[in-house]
Amino acid sequence: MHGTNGTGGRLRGRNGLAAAGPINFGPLAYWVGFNLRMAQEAAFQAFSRRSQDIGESPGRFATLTLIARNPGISQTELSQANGRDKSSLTPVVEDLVRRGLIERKRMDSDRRTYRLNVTAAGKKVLTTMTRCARRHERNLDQLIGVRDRKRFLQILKRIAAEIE
Amino acid sequence: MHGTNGTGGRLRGRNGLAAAGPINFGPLAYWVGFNLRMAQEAAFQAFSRRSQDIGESPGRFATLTLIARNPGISQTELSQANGRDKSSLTPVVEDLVRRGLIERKRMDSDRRTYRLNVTAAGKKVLTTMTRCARRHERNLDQLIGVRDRKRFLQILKRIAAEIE
DNA sequence: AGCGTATAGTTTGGCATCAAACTAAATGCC
DNA sequence: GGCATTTAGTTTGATGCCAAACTATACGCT
Repeated sequence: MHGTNGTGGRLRGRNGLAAAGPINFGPLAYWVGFNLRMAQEAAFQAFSRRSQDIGESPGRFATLTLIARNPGISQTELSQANGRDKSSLTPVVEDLVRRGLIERKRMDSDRRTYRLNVTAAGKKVLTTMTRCARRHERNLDQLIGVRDRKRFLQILKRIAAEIE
Repeated sequence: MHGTNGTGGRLRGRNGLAAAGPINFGPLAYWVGFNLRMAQEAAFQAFSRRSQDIGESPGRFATLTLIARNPGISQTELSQANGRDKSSLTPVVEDLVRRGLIERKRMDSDRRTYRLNVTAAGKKVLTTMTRCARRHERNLDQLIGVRDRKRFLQILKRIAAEIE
């Protein structure tokens, strides 16, 4: 029963005040979904702070990397690779084009789709962003430990790919 | 170099079309932050679908559990335990009160803070929700494997708690 | 008691996201 | 060629979240 205390789960002073003591997480403590969310958001917050230092939005990072690694990628392919809806991508692409970090050309063979490419300026920004991300990753690595890192990543990928 | 092909990272047909082939994730493939996000969102989506079946919002779940396990908890304590800003909690609490799942009373000793408690109706809903969450967890467990589950959870908790 | 500071919760404004409706172009079928 | 269907991207509307400003209460210091 996770060590209850006869008051329904929480220490109380004699006037019925909830004690400031530790929270009882109940089943949340050992459920993966909850802890996955907490870890992801903590990591994201940490990365956000770092991103601010270089004046970039964390969301731009994966997007720019994927375009750089897959020259000529379309917006739909990109949104899928990035795990976001294609409609979310519209303003992001607009912003990146406006700032001259990527270029977008209509395809000749199919005039509905665009092909995205990183410009020279974009590559420069990406280098800075990558350095920043590497620092973040080193930080995470320390928490995980080299020993478990590979297995940990494998499990994450498995969840992302295979959950019903 | 992750097996590039001399065209900047991506296979192309003879007319410069980006091939429909697999995406090159570059460094994202082995970075924890990216995979953590992808896994979390996949898991959340899966849980969302399940939640719909029982007609509940996934966000209500942790909230209700925490109130049930910590009777008399304040909104600020709750928002911290749940990893959300206290302002996000206002509409959630309103909704839960409106639907009669929790009750909220001003504290006598400090008339700024509320004390939250789950009602009988709320406990009933929570039971249903918990069953639903358990099915979700069983699913995740299968992907992770009993062998690694404990270690995996530990790492998630460590990231949530200790990332600068 | 009185005043400045801290705290609990709400309000407001902005952002990222998704889903569904929409537009334009391509494809398939007759 | 013509019409229905599919596909790429955009627009629109709703949601959930955060951060900052705000209100009301409490606390601490003198």
